[in-house]
Amino acid sequence: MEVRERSFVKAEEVAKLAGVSRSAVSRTFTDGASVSEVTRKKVLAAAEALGYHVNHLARGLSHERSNIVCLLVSDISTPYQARMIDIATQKLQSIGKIAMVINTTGEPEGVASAMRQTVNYRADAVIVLSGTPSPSLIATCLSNGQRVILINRDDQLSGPTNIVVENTFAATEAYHLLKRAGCARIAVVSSTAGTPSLKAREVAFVEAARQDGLDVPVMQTGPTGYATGMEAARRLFGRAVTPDGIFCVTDLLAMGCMDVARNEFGMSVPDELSIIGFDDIDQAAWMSYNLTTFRQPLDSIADHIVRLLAAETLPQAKSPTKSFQPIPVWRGSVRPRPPR
Amino acid sequence: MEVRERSFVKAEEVAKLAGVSRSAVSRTFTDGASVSEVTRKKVLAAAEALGYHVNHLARGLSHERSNIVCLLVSDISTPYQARMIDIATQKLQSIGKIAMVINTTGEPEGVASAMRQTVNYRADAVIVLSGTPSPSLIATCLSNGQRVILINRDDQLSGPTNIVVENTFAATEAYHLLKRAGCARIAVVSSTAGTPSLKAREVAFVEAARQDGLDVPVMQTGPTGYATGMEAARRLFGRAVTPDGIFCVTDLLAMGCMDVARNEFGMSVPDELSIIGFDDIDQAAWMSYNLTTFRQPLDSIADHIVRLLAAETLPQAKSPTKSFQPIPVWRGSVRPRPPR
DNA sequence: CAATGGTTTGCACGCGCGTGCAACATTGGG
DNA sequence: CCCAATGTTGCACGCGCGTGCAAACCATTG
Repeated sequence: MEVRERSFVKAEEVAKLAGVSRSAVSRTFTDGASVSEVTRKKVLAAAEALGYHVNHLARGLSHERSNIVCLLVSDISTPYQARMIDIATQKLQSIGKIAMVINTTGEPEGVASAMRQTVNYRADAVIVLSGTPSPSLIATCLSNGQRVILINRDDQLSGPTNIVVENTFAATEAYHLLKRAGCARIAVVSSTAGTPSLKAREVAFVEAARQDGLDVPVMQTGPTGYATGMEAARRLFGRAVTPDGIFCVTDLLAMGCMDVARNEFGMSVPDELSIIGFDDIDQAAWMSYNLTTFRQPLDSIADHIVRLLAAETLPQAKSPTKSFQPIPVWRGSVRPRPPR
Repeated sequence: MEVRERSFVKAEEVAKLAGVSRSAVSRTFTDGASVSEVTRKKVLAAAEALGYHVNHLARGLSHERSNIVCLLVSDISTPYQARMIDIATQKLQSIGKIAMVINTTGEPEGVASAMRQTVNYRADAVIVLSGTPSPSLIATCLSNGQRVILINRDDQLSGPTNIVVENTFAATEAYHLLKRAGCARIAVVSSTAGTPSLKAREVAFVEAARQDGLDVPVMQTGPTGYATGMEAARRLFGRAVTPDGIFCVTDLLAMGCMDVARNEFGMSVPDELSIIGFDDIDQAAWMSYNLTTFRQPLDSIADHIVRLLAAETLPQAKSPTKSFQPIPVWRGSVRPRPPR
């Protein structure tokens, strides 16, 4: 391969080497274009020799699709988010799209500037996994012909496509699970993050308990994570009456909670304490936790997204919000039967 | 904001609304261009009203920088990789770059096609976190003016920039740690993945033991992950003589190992068994594991990368490989003193 | 008022590519 | 041998934007 001086090879150079017009080169790399087999071979050979690669940026300039999809996400190192990105990137690639990941973590107004970036790069679609963009920003994206997909942002805006898991159903189910296990002193561990999805789980659980005539304390002492779960446990078990059943709105919270309950307060799970989490992250299946939880069907969700994006015409007429059923995963952190 | 019909706003429309030339609009959004304050205001107002956003794709077409950086990575949901992506995306954004994540997981020849995508999108740089691209592919990228940065791919190719942590040093250190703890029957748990970095840790540890006159068995029963660690422990503790010290080339392996040793074989850590991991993923600090391990200075690494990319002129004269020192993290999975 | 220097503006071109259109080559049938 | 039909090729234009260049404008000074 010829060594060139710090610059990408353009179609014109390939054309010159192959002894054809630039159009011929362009057509060779365009599906369904009319090129004879001989020139095609010549072009491919020349392209290979020069190390030519079609400039997708320039191609997207006239063609209305950039094949770029933006993922807006924060706390990427979180197991749940990481898994989401893993699946999303794979599925997107399988339909010829490519993922731009915009980390909305640190900076103030991170989501807003991220949304602007998506427009700057003419992304075909933007998938929001974290944060809540303002309606006006969403409107901008939509009016520019982008698809906007909100995942687990339960705000149910009418413009974009909403994808949610049925938190209310799952949280209600969780309550009855604990109740059937014979738990009498039940608590909820949530976070101060105020993510709509987590909030929904929290209030649904409390509501289910209330309807059952039980008043359930809610513990929220920090952001969504292991450390907050620890802190919650310390407060819960530092009281006079200690819980025998806990619903955590996130697996990470549950694990922090469980570790402190066991190691600092000598509780045994599930004999003295039943715990339920949410998300079914990898660690939930680890021996030390063996956590009963609810799995979000991320595969199905990703499949659905991909199907949405693959469809050329956007079916805006259809209901803009699609909901998925969380799958209960029975493990060992909930007592099988009530104690005698 | 005016509602438009599924298409991005272009500078010309802004110009018309603002009553200026398109150049004025362009200059308004270009740093260091000469525009009077009044036209600037007019343009900004019009842009705001129309929802105009500069097309970075078109901009990058003539300007030699696309500000796109590709991250090649597999197994994104792994804590280590996730953290790497988290930090990388943040730091890249802080210098005005944007990250394209290419998941090289599934598909055969994934790395090769990923490298090609990199060129297709005219990425300024490509950062390889997983897999080992062929030298010819790397050469293609380099000759196109892209920067290629290989992380922990210890192949030490001469073209691209190599970033490594000193695995040999750390593994040797790990051996002496176990030795000082009084461990006499030491084993290594590795994986069948054959990643250069992991292999380096493995052989360095074995070599350190050999020089100390100790023959150390190496267990590799599957890919790098928790389950493989479990399997390794089952085999190690199913033997007649069982280890009292284990070095795992990855935290995940260590955790699987520890869980099985404790729960299936009743070993107590660190009294009967000392374990050392590598990476210092979040979970290593969790109470259930409290794992002694080596932290990769991901922050420093990312800073270094960012500095490389920010420098306009690439200092190819300098040594193309930069190495970082892993930081020992002392926790509770290694016995503090040898038993009497 | 004229001359001068500095600032701002518009024009026009190029970035790399896809594609409509017309010219061209090829082939088969009459 | 001629004509039509089919297939292929090249030209030229446009995609949205940045920028060099020269014209136009403005303020300041002599």
